[in-house]
Amino acid sequence: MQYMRIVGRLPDRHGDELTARTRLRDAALECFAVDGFGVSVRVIAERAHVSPGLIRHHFGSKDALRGECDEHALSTLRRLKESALSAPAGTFLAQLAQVRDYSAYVLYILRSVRDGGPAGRAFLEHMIADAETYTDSAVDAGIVRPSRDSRARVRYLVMEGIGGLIVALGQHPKITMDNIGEVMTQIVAEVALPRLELFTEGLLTDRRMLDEYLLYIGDPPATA
Amino acid sequence: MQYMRIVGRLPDRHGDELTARTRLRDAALECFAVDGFGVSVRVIAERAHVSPGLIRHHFGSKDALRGECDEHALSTLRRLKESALSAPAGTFLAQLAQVRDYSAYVLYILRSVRDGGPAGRAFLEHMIADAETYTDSAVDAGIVRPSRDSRARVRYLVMEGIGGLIVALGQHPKITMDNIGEVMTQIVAEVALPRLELFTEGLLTDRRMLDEYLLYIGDPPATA
DNA sequence: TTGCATACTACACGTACGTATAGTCGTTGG
DNA sequence: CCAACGACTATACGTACGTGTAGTATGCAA
Repeated sequence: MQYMRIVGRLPDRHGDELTARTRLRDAALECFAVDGFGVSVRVIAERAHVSPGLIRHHFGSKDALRGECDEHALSTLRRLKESALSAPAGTFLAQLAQVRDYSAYVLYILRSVRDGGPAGRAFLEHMIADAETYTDSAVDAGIVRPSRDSRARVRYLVMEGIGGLIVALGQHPKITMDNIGEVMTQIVAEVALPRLELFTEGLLTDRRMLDEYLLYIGDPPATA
Repeated sequence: MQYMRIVGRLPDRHGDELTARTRLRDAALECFAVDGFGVSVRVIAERAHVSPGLIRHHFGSKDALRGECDEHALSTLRRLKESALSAPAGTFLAQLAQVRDYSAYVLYILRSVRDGGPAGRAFLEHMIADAETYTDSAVDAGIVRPSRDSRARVRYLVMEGIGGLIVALGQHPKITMDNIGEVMTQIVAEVALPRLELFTEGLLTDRRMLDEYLLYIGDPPATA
């Protein structure tokens, strides 16, 4: 393949959004998000309209490029959560996917969590910490019931919510940045009723199993 | 690498468990389960103590080998569920992982669901259908509350349960067939209290959100 | 005993990957 | 004006992969 050198541009426009380096990082983030981390550097370079060698020039290696994508996605997630009012993690990602500008980040984060490893853990911990403050204030406001172990509960809720999202997305034949919004909407719609039912009325008709378990483990860790 | 030809064996011991073909399939299943479907045929062959070419001879291609693993895992899952009393899908897999003979199958199934695609869908649908009969009888027995949409509920519960398991497993550094049992035990222990709490008491303090949603979608589909 | 099908290995082929290297072009500082 | 530097490309290198091919050994039927 032949690459057209773009002439006449300043080599280093730091304030600009169009440096080849940024384009490369954004292209990588999208490729990783949609095609997985096995995607080749040649495909990434092609999407950014540069030669594959430029990846090495700017980032040193494919792994380093992925590292920059991780950082960028995490800082973007942080920034978005600061500016927006908090919402439960899964719901938040689903909402975020509606905003076309952020589809790639949502997919990238879900991909990272799906594949496990340090990056996925970082995203998860961030979402859990975030949901924790949200849940705490909801408990204070009397909307959500207090838990015997609120940290364990929020971990459980986030991990199952994100996990369910990942599994549901994996069942859709071809997720792209164009259809991720509607697919997410559909998934959220499908779980809305069961989730609200479960959150409002529970699942079991009596307390026997819970009480037996509480007896079995001894006194629960406060916050009764 | 040099392979020792095993001489003096009958070429086709149909009743036997030690034909190279079966050994290859079992080795593939374990490799796929632990290392993912990207594992090379050379690694698989090495684990079965045969040459890589034998995979092509017996199965034709790597994809076909994976197909046989899918079939074998699904039929094994079916057989196990027939002989055992049913239990909710996630819990069932966690229990099954304790039995060392079946660790590979559990990992393989979770891996398939994680990676999406037809095989993962097949496993999922099987577990959902199974959980459905279990839930129905639990409702009849008065243990579980009826739902406004019991099919949607069981899909929701299975997909979130399996998804949560996948995400939790992904956070553990190195899952092998040796430690999968204890890791599963730990995960199940961590979610036990939050899950029982949620299933028994729900999460929300009042019915407002649910009632608003029911009003919003119009009459719920029977089974009120 | 001969001949053939089967199980199996050794080796080669083509491809795709990440990366390394050499070189070109354009800008900039002195 | 020129030397040095950074951005960028072209191309080559080494490796690992799935697969194809040729060949050998073995059991069995005729």
